[in-house]
Amino acid sequence: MSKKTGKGKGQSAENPSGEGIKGPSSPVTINDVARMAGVSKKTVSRVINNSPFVMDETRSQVNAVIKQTGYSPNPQARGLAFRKSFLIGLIYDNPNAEFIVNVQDGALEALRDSGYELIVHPCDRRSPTFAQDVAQFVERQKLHGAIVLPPVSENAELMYALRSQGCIVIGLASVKIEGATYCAVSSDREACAEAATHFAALGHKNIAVITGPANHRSPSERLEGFLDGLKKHGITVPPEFIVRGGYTFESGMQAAEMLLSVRNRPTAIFACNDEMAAGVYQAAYRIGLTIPEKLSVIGFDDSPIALRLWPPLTTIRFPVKLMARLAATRLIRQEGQEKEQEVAFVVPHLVVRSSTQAPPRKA
Amino acid sequence: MSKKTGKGKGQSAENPSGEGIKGPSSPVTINDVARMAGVSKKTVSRVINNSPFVMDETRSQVNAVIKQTGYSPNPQARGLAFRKSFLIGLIYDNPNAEFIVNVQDGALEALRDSGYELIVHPCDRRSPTFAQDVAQFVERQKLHGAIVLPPVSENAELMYALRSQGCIVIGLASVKIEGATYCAVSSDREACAEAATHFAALGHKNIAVITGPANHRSPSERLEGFLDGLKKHGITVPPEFIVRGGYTFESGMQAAEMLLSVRNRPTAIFACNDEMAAGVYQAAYRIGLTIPEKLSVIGFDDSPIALRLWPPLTTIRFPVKLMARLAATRLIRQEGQEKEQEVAFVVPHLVVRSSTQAPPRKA
DNA sequence: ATATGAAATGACACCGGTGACAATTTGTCA
DNA sequence: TGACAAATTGTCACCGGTGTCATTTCATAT
Repeated sequence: MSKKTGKGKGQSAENPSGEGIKGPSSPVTINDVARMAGVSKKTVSRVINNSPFVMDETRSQVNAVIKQTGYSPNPQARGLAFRKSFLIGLIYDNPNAEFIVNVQDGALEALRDSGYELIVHPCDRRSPTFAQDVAQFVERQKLHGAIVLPPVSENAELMYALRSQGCIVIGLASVKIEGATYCAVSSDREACAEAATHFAALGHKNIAVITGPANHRSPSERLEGFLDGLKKHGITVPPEFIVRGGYTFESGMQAAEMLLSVRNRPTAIFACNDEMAAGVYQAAYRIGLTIPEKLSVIGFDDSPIALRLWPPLTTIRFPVKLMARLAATRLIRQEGQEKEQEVAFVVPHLVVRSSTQAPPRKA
Repeated sequence: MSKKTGKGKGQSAENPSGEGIKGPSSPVTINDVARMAGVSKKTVSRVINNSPFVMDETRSQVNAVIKQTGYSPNPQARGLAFRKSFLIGLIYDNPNAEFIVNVQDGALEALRDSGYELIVHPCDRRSPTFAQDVAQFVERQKLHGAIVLPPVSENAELMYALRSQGCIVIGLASVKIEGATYCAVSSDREACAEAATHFAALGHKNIAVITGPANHRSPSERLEGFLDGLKKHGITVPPEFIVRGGYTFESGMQAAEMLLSVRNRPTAIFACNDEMAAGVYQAAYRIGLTIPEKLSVIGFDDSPIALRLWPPLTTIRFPVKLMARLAATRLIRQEGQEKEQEVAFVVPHLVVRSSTQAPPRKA
């Protein structure tokens, strides 16, 4: 296995389709560039790293050669010397697919041409070796930084552990995250208050909420924000109108069935995510309640499903991509990383569509 | 910037949360292991790489030290010496989020503990520099392998280009992919024939199809498979009952509106993906046609939306995760990669739920 | 013209592994 | 028992960059 690695030098190049896509067949190294520019490789290195101790003339000369040859430094060699990699980890547990892909896209948008790449690492919070797995991953890869998605990001111990390995740790969440170097937080509270105001303005008084799983932080944020918002309009929600869901379609449906089966049922429901709002639609449909005539619904996330429902769901647009972009941008910022913890706030907004209107008059 | 890197040696270690998560503070190197085991580092290297030229006794001794110290070789150094990385690229364009995340999960499942990691690379086929971008990415990172998702995988030229860089190229698709080292293909044809049989068995004669975008291969595979299947039951589909969609909800809705507005409308519709099937539901709902009483629908993908629709959608389960697992497994297989192109077939199956039943009697 | 300090560059070891090949140990056969 | 091949192990250069520190260059002060 380690014997027959006789690759030889031959390009062999069986490329039936021809030379269409440029592939600098022999990777240019720093030595090549140095030779061609007539300087030492250390100077080339300086140019690459924007060292200020290079004469402008020298710099532009080297840059010319770099451009001409299409040279690009080997990340592995660079990483080895720097004792860190140019990789950014994306660590998540199970959140929904849309969320993950949006984060990936947003982050990579910001990373484009920075030389950094994104390496994904799903994990299982319930595994007994969970924290070790993640920590080992980060250590082995010598990650430059890690973007940690909720609810994993709520594990402060883990965040500290990662950070102690020299990794810049960024948490995405709806509250400030303990242990992170930086976090992009979405002000869910405010947005939910906005939803509350919307209901109040339409004239709803009988309002219910379906919250999310207890082991996430976001549901309580959203619930409290919503309740606070309602309170400002003099509306209170009775305890039996606050029911816990699991952020899944089914749980939303069950919760709604429960809520809608009482005599004096709510005329409006705020579901803490769109999945559950879809469940509410389902339950309403079965019971024969039309939306929005008999029941108004607001969701949270503005996931694709919001537009797939009928009528289109009024929901809160969660700025995933923006947060990811912020996170990634912060990661490749060269400033000192040891200051106070930094926090960036972004505020989600209500997107009014057709699932909300004034309550029925029948009262 | 390159001057003030005075990191010193200090562990500094501000870890308020304590020593909870093991973090081998000083990374063990191959030299440490060699010293502790009383052998040369080359021998340790041999053990790591499963070289057969190591005495069993020596091997177990080294392994003991490795286990004891928790040593794990530095991928960067290893990669540098091997002139390749231990990274596997995931290259995709048109993000259907579910699809991507499933591939990631499936691939990483197979990669677990292999030392390989997954690095994601979305790209834009319409960009003029598309092929170059991808090729450069692969070259720079010296990828061990790349998993290319459709429809990017249908670009043979690109596939050849990547392969010529020494990267194992794996395509996922519904047809054999030209240029790939290996491909995992889903036999969509067969599955669609199964769907056809299902409609036929229920007694439908008046059947329509909504296909997908012209620049993908899968729609034609699915269409042909379905049509062939119908033909075996003596059913043919008139040209005006075959309409092209764009694999999106809206396109499915529009297509269905068109199909359902004619006098002698179809009693059954096969949509080439679930998104469009959801669009069909929408259109039917607006027109007042109930599913499945007045209209039967079959989708393709078994995406989460299939269960979110009411009634639950009969659809074809596309074995994404399995294909990804196959792909990743093949990637870390150590065998010679230069044989004939290898192809693995997996066949999707029909999942019958509640969106299909016999056509209305009214005829 | 000479000393002097800052600016720019280069020489060389080193990051943590692997390849090529030499050296050593072991086993076998004459 | 010596010779020779096979099995095992070690030495050293090298992968492609960066850090440290020495060296060269250059402008300015004396």
